[in-house]
Amino acid sequence: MTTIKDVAKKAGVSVATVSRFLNNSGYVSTEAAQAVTVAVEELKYELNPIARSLNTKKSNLIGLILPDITNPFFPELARAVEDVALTYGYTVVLCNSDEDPEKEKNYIETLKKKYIAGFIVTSNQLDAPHYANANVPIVALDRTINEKIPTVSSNNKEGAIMGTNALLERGCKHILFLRGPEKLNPANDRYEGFMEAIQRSNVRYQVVTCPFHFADSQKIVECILQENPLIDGIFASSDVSAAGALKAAGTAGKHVPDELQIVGFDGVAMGAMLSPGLTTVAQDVYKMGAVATRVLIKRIENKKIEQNFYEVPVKLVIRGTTRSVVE
Amino acid sequence: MTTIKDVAKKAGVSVATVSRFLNNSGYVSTEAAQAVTVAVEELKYELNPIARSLNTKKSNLIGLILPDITNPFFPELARAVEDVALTYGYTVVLCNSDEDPEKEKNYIETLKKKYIAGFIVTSNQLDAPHYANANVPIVALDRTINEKIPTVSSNNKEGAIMGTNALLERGCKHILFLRGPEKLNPANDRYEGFMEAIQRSNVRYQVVTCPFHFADSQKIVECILQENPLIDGIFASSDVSAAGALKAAGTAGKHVPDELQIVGFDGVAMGAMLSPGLTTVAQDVYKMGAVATRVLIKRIENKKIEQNFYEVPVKLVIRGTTRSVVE
DNA sequence: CTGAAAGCGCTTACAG
DNA sequence: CTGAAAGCGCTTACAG
Repeated sequence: MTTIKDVAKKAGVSVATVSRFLNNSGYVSTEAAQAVTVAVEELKYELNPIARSLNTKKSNLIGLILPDITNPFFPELARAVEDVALTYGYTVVLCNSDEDPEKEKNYIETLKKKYIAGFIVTSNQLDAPHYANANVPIVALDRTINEKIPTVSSNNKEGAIMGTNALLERGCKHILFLRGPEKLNPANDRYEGFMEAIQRSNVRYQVVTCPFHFADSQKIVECILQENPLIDGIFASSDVSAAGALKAAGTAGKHVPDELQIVGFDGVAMGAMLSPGLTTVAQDVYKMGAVATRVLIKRIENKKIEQNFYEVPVKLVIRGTTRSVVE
Repeated sequence: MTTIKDVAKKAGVSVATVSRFLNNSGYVSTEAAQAVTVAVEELKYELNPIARSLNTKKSNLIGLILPDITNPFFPELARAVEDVALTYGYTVVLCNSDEDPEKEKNYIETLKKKYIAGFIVTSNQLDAPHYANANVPIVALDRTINEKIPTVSSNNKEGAIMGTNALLERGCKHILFLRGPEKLNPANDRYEGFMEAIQRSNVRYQVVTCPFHFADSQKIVECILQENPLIDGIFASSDVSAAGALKAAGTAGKHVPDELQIVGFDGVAMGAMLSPGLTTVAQDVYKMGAVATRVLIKRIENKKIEQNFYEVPVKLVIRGTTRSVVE
């Protein structure tokens, strides 16, 4: 392994000069710079990041803390984070927290020992004070930890209004809203949006809380459909729930979209694979991840960030679980 | 930050002794050990892994190189890797390669500079010699790099035989096999299995190569179904392709499973969400990841590993795209 | 069984 | 503009 010492010797300067040149810190004469450049080139020298970290107490590792990469929402997020991290020379450490504050804390602690540069955190159970005091740059997704920590999320409320209106415009007269877990911020925002839109109409509706879980959603919807044959529209707070609803419609013998229209939320790839294809309010998950990462890197590099709250717009994707708009 | 020096001072011994004790290397008297234990406890000392790495040229980072975490096959794999890595005190760095050998090399090089402990590699375009010479522990998934590098994969051929037989036993008389990309080892193994099973029967069949891509598969199957109305069974080499086939069956007006039966391969969660639920040859992806990680850690820790090839059994999951067995 | 010392490969005041 | 030197927090021969 060739070290900074080798470079210094070859260039005929001191290691301090080489270091200064490499880090673009302090003055280096043109000749010295030239000599170092040549030496680096010839020796194919590459700086040892570990040795650097030990001094600077910084690394180029970014921790991505999420509940479970297995949840279809997260892979794309992770992908975005990694893509932009790579662009800026950072590497990402994957941390599945299972929403367990202990696991989160553990990760934060172990990674801080490695001088992690910062964290992107997606979680709903997160131990807010712990993060607030972590003393390391953080960006939160979908949940505000405090005013000082930048947050990026979808405009969930807007999206829910769009989704509700989609059903309304298509003639639904009795809408079932599948509300997500009440401790999830985004789920609550979606609920708010639904309520706002539905109450502006004079359409009947009912709300049931339902986990973001396929089989559970299916069961719940099956029951409700049996009790309420009049339901002709379902707005699910997630695509997975919507998939459960669609399956339930099948077993209940309700034709989709003729007798029952369904709208999901998320925009996960699976939606297109269903039959009929799932109409959904699609989040731009990739963009969320990308924005979060850029903001984090700005914080890491002590650059000013314009705002502390970033909202990524959501988009209605019309597929086969809804009919055409009623004029 | 409390350092080993602080501990040494408090315990009244030298840093060398503390280090020896902490690493369980070399002799340490019972008294010294006792004193160090107390000091560590009182100071809440935690070893600095970066400083250690600089000396030992080792870290507890594991690199997970995969084509794209967004592909539904990989999140579960990543999850497994992270779970067992955590158990053994390792942390995982996520690397999306897009099957690009350059990106792979880059990751290997940058992570080696960080003294990465080892790699788990899933890729099909991988630059075999580069890996073979990487001079760092590696475990490969689904592809043999060379005899010295341990490999774990599903028993794809067996699985394909099972899948084919499932269709045969259920009375299919004309089977379409959706073969995967020819440069993918697992896809070829599945093809082999199909051929072996189908040729033992006297059933008609045809094979078409088809990417592991939903919309493409749908299109291809739509065409073929039109040309060959006699096809009454489809065995797809992946669940995504199977989903495409199922969709195609819908647009072609073929009832599944009455007129057309479909079997997929992979066992991805999405399969259960389709209507009807997808019958499939399920891989135990989590197990593959777990096995790979354990083997890697053994290699890292210079423990003997029993074998260089691990095959994880596959399992037939019967759902709604197939009928009951013909007696 | 133990400690002084060198070394891992860098960065950073400091003096010049 | 530059270099000698101390230091980041550990590990590891080596001598005792």
